[in-house]
Amino acid sequence: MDESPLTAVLRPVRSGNAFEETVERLLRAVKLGLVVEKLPPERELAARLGISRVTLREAIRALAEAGYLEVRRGRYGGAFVTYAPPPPRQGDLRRAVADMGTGHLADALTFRTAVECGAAQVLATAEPAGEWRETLRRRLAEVNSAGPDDYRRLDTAFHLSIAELTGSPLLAAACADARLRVTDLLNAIPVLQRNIEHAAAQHEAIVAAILAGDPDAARRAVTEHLEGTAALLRGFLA
Amino acid sequence: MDESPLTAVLRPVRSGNAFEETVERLLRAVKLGLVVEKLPPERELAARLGISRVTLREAIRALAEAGYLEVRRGRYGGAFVTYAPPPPRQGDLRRAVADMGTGHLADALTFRTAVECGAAQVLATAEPAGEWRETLRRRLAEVNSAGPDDYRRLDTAFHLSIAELTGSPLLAAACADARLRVTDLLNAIPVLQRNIEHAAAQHEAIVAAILAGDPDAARRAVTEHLEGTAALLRGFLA
DNA sequence: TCTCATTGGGCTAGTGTCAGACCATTGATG
DNA sequence: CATCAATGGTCTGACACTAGCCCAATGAGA
Repeated sequence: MDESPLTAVLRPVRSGNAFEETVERLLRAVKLGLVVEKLPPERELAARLGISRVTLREAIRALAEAGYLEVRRGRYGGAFVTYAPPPPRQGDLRRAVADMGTGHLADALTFRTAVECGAAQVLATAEPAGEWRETLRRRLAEVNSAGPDDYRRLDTAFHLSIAELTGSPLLAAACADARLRVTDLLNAIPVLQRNIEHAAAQHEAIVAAILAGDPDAARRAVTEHLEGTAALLRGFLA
Repeated sequence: MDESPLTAVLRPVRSGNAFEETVERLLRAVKLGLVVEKLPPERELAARLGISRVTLREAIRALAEAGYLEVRRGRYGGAFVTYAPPPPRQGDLRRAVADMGTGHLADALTFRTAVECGAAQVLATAEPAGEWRETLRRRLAEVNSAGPDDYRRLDTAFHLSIAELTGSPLLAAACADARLRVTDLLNAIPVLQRNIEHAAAQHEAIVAAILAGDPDAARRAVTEHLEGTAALLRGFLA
């Protein structure tokens, strides 16, 4: 165990290759279902991602060749999503875990617990002003009324909304990052009706605690929920 | 308020210029007192930061010209820190806040609260195995026995230790990032003996809750502590 | 059927960054 | 005093990335 705070500061400055990083981002946005129909125009997307259009186009081309996107020219054209999450098969999870390495798995789960609990706690102590309470209720209703097909997508939206609604872009980015790191794992386990119902009750508890302004209860509810997911993962790995 | 989770995913891929980012990192490592005597050798440091030696050298040269470092050649040479935190003056804080913008200030404080609370909570539920309990106690003792000169440095080390000891590099990096974002602000307010004593009691409470394995108490203790800092900032701004 | 705003496709010149090799300097040590 | 390991200083060729520009295709609407 490294105990020096220096290592956390003198860590890599850049995530690496801009092209690969872009591919990763776009792929995960697609797999998360955050991009349903088509990507924003290249010029706008490049600006949002802080890269040049050339680099973005390379990434899009790679994803098109891999079958995730279909690019059409002309007005009303764009990069259309051609991807439906395949039904998870036996062995997918082990492969996903092997891809990321067990050390990183624990890291990602710990990180996710910390930032999502932090976000829920912050939101629970936020001023009730604004419309965030309505938004939160709406997202909860959406995920709770979702069928197995839409479930992952709306579940993601719900979780990320909690962070977004705190109004802190940094926190939202951290939660998005945490979620992205476990996406492949979640996609590799089947969505069972039983689990959906179980999760729905926990989502209710989270929202109730946040709306009641009880940060401790919110923290516990999120912890319990994420612990359930982690247990599910461990179960499929056992 | 932006409610779409997409914005958190389609955010900039790279923090920007590698050179500027490196300057920022090194400068903050110095200001935090994490680098006391001299920087690691260029070759090692470049590897750690994931950049080329050329880029690193440009950053070091910039900091040397700004008076933060003094570079000496030959064996036993290196980039030596020549910087003592100047006593804060009236107006420094306002300037620091103006530099970062008030929106970013709220963002940074929220982010810091979330991740540090998350880290404390995680550590409170961690297995008591290993030596992390001893390390935590040691860091607490160090910061509590610190004089005004060493206080900021050891306080930083204490806070970052909590995240480090969770064993999650991602979480440690997030906490380090959060701390870095408020460093300039903290350095701009004077260190009063009263505040040190007040903070010491809160540090004790945080450690006690963590060692007792009580995540709720740990969360509350960290919240209270950080809220105290935020209040101090607001006080100096009023 | 024609127009044209919007979008992807492609090019170029210039800059940032890298990897690796080699040189220059220093000072502890024999 | 001579050695030499460790460290900063410098150079070069290559590649990644960018900004900006113009072209090509498309299809909704006049």
